[in-house]
Amino acid sequence: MVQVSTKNRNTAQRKLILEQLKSVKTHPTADQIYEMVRKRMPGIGLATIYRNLDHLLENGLVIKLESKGNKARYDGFIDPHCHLICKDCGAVADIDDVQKVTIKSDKLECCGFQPSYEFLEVFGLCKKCK
Amino acid sequence: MVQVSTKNRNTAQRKLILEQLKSVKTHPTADQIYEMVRKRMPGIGLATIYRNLDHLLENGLVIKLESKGNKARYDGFIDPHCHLICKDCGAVADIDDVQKVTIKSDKLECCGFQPSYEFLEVFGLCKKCK
DNA sequence: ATTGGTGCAAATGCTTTGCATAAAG
DNA sequence: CTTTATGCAAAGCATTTGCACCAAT
Repeated sequence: MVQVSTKNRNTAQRKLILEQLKSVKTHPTADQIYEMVRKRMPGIGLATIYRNLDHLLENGLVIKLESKGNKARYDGFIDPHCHLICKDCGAVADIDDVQKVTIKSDKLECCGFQPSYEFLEVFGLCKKCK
Repeated sequence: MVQVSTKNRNTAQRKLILEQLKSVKTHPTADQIYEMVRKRMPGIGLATIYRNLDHLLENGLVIKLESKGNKARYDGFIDPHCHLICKDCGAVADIDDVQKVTIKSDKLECCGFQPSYEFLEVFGLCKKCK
């Protein structure tokens, strides 16, 4: 259930941030988004990037990946999908067939835990680093 | 393959930190470990906790959980196991039957990604928060 | 007119580092 | 003795916040 805030002003900054994030297939960090956006709106502040990413996150318009103690990464592609994150090089790959993803484990069922498959992050080694 | 450093001095601090971490079944943060250890060695510094946790991590004696942008948590139970982390309350549960855990997905195979099942972290909702 | 948003700079909070001293080998 | 480890304080770094001004509705 996506809760959309009523206090929502469509500022040029917010529109541009979302637009830029949606225009790339990578998973940029806040400061990478800052650099992207700065090219089109030089006066923008980094705090505005953070505040808007938070806002977009709350409204379900972006996904936030907070993995392994590094900088958070953002994803403008919000159809449920999983991420494969390489422990070595940090590369992030998408798995789009979420509905076909399952985790099998006895303990998982017996302790009544409900996994969020939609946003599963699997760490491991990518083809290059294997 | 666990690489054990040759430059390894068995200081009282290091022994105590590992001992305390192994004595609990929780997944304490660095400052929680600091508080635990301080009771037995009041003069110890927080930096020593961090340096030793890093050292122990490199030597494969502890596991580090760096989840969802919060403080890192440490685990003295190093037999391969997975973690179920509640998105709402932050509770961490262990799954011990790692060898029986599998993730099924077409994309996973076709892109040649090798998941690290041993340290898989699954986010979702625990029984209470469901 | 309101009130939410912006830019800036300062503050925060976790973690790391530099340095002089202490202790392990 | 040599080299790693410690404790302290200071620095780093990503992110958040306070505040005065600006702009969307």
